[in-house]
Amino acid sequence: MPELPEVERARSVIADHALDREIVAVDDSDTWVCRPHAPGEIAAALVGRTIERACRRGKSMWCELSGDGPVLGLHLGMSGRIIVDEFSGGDPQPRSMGPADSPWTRFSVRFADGGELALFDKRRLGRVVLDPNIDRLGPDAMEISRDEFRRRIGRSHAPLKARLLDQHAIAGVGNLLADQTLWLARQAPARPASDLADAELDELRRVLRRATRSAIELGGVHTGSFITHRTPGGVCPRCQAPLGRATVGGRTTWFCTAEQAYAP
DNA sequence: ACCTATGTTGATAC
DNA sequence: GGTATCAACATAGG
Repeated sequence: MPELPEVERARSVIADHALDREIVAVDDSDTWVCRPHAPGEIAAALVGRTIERACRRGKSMWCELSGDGPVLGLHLGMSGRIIVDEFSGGDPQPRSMGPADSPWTRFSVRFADGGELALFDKRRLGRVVLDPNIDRLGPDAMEISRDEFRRRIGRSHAPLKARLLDQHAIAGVGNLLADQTLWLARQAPARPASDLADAELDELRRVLRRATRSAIELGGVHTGSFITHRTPGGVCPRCQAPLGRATVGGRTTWFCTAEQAYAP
């Protein structure tokens, strides 16, 4: 669910609404979402401080806090969303209950003014952790340079889509954004990444940035022009050829059988 | 009822 | 080392 665009919107919700508010209480009692921390550990690091900055790389977020101490890492997993007071960002599912009284609130921070920041996450695949290790992530998909894109994507024999999904290679691309991007670029998902010429890699990067920016503006990866056609019986919105479905990089993959054909 | 599917990540095995 | 597979979680739908 949340890919780079949704996470960016969640980050901006924090940056726009949660900064410089004193933290007076923290519920970190979900030991699965907050692993490996014991209950109270995250609370002890946060109470009395304020969030000074909200940052993001790929699908990982972190909040820099006032004073000396750890940063607060947040990851939305597959179904998480961030709620600050009445504002929210992340997974696009509607919220039926307020964060405090919902059984799906997995972590929450109470501010001195009575407001609240919460992680709402039905599947509990999100994470809250102090000092998250983001060094293993590749460059952010919106920040990666042309040369680095050529190197990190184009030097693997793995299927092109698997390479785009590898967060160590490039951070932020999920299953839907990958399908949207490969369709826009008319590239076959299963084609070995190393088969692409530099000019094709450059074009792929350009298309990826455009698709990502569009998804941020429109509200999420589900707004991609190709995504609504990813369904049995769907046809390519450009050429009307039937869509194909396959598993690439372990993920369900849809593609135009005419424009994204690939025969090994 | 039971089985499958799901937008992520990580640990593990080859 | 790179790549593929499965498990972790919980819900929705056929």
